[in-house]
Amino acid sequence: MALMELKEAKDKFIHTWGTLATQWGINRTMAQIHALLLLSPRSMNADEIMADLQISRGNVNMNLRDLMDWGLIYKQLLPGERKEFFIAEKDIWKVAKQIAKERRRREIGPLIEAMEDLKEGIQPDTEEKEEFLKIVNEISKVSVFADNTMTSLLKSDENWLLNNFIKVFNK
Amino acid sequence: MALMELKEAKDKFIHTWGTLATQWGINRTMAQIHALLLLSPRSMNADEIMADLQISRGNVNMNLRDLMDWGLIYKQLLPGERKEFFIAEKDIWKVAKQIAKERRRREIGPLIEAMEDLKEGIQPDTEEKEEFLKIVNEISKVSVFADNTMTSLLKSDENWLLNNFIKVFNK
DNA sequence: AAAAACTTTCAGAATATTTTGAAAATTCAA
DNA sequence: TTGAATTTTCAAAATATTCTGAAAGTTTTT
Repeated sequence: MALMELKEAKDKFIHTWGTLATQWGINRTMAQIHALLLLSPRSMNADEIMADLQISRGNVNMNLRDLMDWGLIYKQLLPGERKEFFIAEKDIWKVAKQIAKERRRREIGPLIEAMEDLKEGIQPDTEEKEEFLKIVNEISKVSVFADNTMTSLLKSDENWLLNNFIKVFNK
Repeated sequence: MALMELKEAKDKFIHTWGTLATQWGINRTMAQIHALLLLSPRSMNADEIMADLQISRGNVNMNLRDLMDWGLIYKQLLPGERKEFFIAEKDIWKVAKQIAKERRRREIGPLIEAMEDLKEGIQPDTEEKEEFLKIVNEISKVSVFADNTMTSLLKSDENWLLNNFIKVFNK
C-alpha cells in the first residue's frame, strides 16, 4: 500500500477491524467502536462516538454495553462531567486474552454442556446407541481438551515460557 | 435430561450442532448437514439430505461444497451409482484440527495481512504516528503469536505430549 | 419538587444473510 | 449424437440481524 496520512490510516484500521470482526461472528459496529477507542488517546463519550462513526445513539449505547461485557472497554467517570466516558484496554496482550476467554466461554462451554446432556439421555443398550454415544463421547473429550488448552494458555502470564515451548514444537 | 430414544437424541444432536454453529459464525444448515453425516453410518446423497432436513436442493448443494472446502466431508463415488454420495470425516480429532486450521486461516491470516499493510503505509515521523504504529505493531505481534500457537498445536499429532504439558500448566 | 442532562429501551425500518426452486449446465448411457 | 439423470447457478423470496430515533427511564442540579 502507498504512503498514507494518519487520519487515513486510522480510518482504514477502524474499517478493517470492523470487516474482520464480522468474519469472527462479532458485530461490525461493536468492532468499529472498539477500534476507535483503541486508537483514541483519551476516553470518549457517546456523542463523540456517534459523530465519529455516524451511527445512532441506541446503536452506540448497546455496543458500548456489549464491549463492557466482553471486558474490552471501561467506563470512566470524569470529575465535573455528567456524561459517561469510555476508554479501551490498551494492553493488546490483555485484549487478546480477554477475547480468547470470552470465546472459550461462549463457544466451548455450551458444546460441553450439550454433549453431557446427550450422554445422560441415552442408555447404551443397543449397537446403534453405542455408535451414537461413541461420537458424542469423542466430541465431549475433544471439547474438554480444547477448553483445558485454552485455560492453560490464558493462565500462563509468563508468555516467554509458552513462547519457548512453542518454538521447540515448531522445529 | 430424561431418557431419550435414539431418533430423538440424533435430532437433538443435529439441532444443537446447528444452533451452536451460528454462535461461532458458521451457517446453521452447513452445521446440520455436517451433524447428519457425522451420525450417518453410511454415505448419503443430496436427495436423502434434502428429505432428512427438509431443505432445498440448492441449499444442500451449496453447503455440501462448503463442507468439502472445510475438509469436513468427502465425496464418494459409488460403483453403479450416478448420484454423488457424501461421507463425513469420523475421526473427531481430525475434525477438530480441520476446524481449527480453517479458522486460523480465515480469522488470523487476514488480520496479520491487514496490520502489515498499515505498517508499510505510515512513516513514524511524528509522535502521533508513532503512537498509532505502536498499537498496530502490538496487534501484529499478538496475531503472529496466536498463529504460531495454533500451528504448533495442529502439528503435534502426539496429543499425549501436549496433554501432559497442559496438565502441568494447570497445577 | 421540578427541570435539565443524560442513558436506556424497543418497535419498526433498514440491511444482510440464507434459502428456494426453476432454469442452465454438465455428465453419462445408449 | 440424443436425451435422461444429475449437479450447479442465481435471481427473487424468506428470514435473521442490526440500526434508528423517539419515548421512557434515570440521575443530578437547581
